[in-house]
Amino acid sequence: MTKEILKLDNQICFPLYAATREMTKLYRPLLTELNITYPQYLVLLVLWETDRISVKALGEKLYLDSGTLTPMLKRMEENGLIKRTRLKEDERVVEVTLTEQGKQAEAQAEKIPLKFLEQTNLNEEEFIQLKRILMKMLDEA
Amino acid sequence: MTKEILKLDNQICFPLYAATREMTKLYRPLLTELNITYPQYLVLLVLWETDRISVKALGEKLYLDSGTLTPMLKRMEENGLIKRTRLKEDERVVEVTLTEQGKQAEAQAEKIPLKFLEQTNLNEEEFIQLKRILMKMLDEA
DNA sequence: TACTATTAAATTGTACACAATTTAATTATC
DNA sequence: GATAATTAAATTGTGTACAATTTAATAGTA
Repeated sequence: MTKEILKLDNQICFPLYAATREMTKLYRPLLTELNITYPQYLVLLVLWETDRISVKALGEKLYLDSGTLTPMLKRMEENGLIKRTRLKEDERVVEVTLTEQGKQAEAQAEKIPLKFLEQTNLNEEEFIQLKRILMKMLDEA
Repeated sequence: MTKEILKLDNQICFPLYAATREMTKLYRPLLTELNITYPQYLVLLVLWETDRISVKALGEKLYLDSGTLTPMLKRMEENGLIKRTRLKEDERVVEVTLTEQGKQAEAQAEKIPLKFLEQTNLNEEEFIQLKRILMKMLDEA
C-alpha cells in the first residue's frame, strides 16, 4: 500500500511542473510567428525594458546561468534579434543589446499577452492569487 | 516606453516558469541520494501506485510523450529501477514495471515530501489554493 | 609588483522536452 | 483476406536546463 503522501494526486509540485509545460504550449504557436521560444521571449521582455544588460544580470532576473544563457543568446544573435558585446571597461562582461529587428519585434509581441489570456480558463482573482503565491515561493530562492 | 503588459514584472507565466525550476532545485539534493531526477521521481510515484502501466498511459498521466519517455525509461532501466516489456497481446505496447530495487526505493522516498515541505515558505492554506488553481489550469489541457 | 582570490562567461557533459517523422503492429473496411 | 487507416513506440533533430570545470580578466593583498 502506497503511503498517501507519495501518491501523484497528492503532490503539489507535480501540478506546478505540468501546468508550466501546458502554459508554454499555449505560448508556443504565438511565439513561433516571431521565430522565438518561451525563454527567448523572456530575454526580449527584459531587453524591451532595459535596452542593455549583462549576461550575469540577465541570469539573475530569469534565474538562469551562463550554461543556459550563452548558447541561447548565441542563437538569438544568429537570428538577428540581439547583439553580444564584450565591455571595454571589463572584458569579463558580455553585454546584450537589441538589434533593430529585436526592437521592432516588440510591436508584434504586443498582442501576445492578451491572446494568451484568452486561451486560459482562470479568472482575474485566480491569476492574482496564483501570482502572489508564486512570488512568495520565489522570495526565498 | 514599453507597454505595461509586456513588462517582466507583470507576467503571470514567468513566475510559474521560475518557481517550477526553483522547486525542482529543492528536490534535486533529495533525489540525488536515490540517483534519480525529478521526472524520474514522477514515474516512480506512478509505479508505486499502479505496479504496471503502458508508456502511453504513463505519458497521459505525466503530460509527456514517447519522445521524452522512451529515452528516460531506458535510463531508468539501465539504472535497475524498472523493466520495459513488450506486451504479448499487443506488440505495439510497452509496459513498464518496477524491479525489486525500484520497489525498495519507495521506503527511501517516504521522507522526501516532508523534507521538501520543510524547505518551503508557503503555509497550508497557500498550498491548497495553489494546487486548486493549477489543477484548474490543467483541466482544460 | 608578484601572487592569490574572485569574478564573468564559456565549455563540457548529461538529461529532459517536444515537434516531426518513421517503424511496426493492429484494426477497420471493402 | 488484401488493403487502408489507425495506433504505440521509437527515432531524429533542436533547444533548453544545470552541474562541474575551464578560461580569461580584474581585484585584493602581502
